[in-house]
Amino acid sequence: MSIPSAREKFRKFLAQKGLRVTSQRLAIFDAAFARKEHFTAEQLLDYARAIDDSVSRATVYRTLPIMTGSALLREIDIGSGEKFYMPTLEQNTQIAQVVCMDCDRIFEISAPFMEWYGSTVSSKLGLSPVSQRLQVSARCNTLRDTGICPRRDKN
Amino acid sequence: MSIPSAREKFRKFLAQKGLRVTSQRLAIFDAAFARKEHFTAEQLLDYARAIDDSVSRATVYRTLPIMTGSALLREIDIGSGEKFYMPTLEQNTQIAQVVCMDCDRIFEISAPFMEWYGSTVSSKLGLSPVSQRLQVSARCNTLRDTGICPRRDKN
DNA sequence: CTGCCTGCAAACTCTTTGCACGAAT
DNA sequence: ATTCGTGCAAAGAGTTTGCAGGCAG
Repeated sequence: MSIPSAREKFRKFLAQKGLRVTSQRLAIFDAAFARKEHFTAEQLLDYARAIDDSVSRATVYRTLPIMTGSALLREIDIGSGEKFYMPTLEQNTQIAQVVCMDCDRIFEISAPFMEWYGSTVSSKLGLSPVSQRLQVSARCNTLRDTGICPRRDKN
Repeated sequence: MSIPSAREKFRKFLAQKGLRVTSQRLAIFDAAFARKEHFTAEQLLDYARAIDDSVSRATVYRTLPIMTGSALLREIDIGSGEKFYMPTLEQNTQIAQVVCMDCDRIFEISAPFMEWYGSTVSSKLGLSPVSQRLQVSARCNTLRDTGICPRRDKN
């Protein structure tokens, strides 16, 4: 399992930062890393409470920036009011999102040219790129043709 | 001036859609098209009230989707809580944003390859692209080197 | 023990909505 | 005369924060 070792990693990470290792933080971390799809803060609260029901909404919101700030979690804003999160499983920072407007699913695609692009346009403006995000909104062909989205409710 | 003719265009646009031409809608439109930089809904309310002080926040929020839905205005979400708007001055839909994290300014850059990219990755997933957004977050070199951002407070 | 971390609930920000009045067609 | 559009204020959604008590170090 990857969870126990990742948990140890998180424990060390907290100690290293001078942050306390609490049962709530561990539960939130475990909950996040057990997920294979994107999730919201509210969903993370549910998942974490299933592990440790003392976890509160406030602690989830206070723990999320700790995890995103150190790249344990990636934050994805598709402009829908709420933010999505996902465990960082690879080191590739050049990832684009394709958001299906029909099934609301977020697909992640490697986009290696983004880094080059960011540097190119930023330097023209006298700026240094920090991060790039590329998002494609799209509609499902199968749903359009058959009325059924093959991915709907799969998760 | 481009405002009077654009205003006529908006008047016709409303009539065409079966929407009523009200003083508030015209004030909001004029306010938006007098701007050269990006603005928020709240700023637009201020600008519109300077023209017609009967304009309310609710009407601004109800008018914005009318204008964005017909590409009179572009909506830009840089993931900062509030959305930004900008009059559509050109027909190019392939525009990327470079957001300066120091001066909070949004620069717009043509990104013609985005369309190709959207089609390529979408088709692999059985999806049809609807729109793309590419955003680069960057920091100001001059600010870093001299402590002064050359663009700060210019607007 | 010290003070960081917690849950709770209230506050906050941005946006949307129900309602009765008012104005465009 | 019809409706559609409006202002107001309240409601909503998502997130943040002040506080008093609790637990990690």
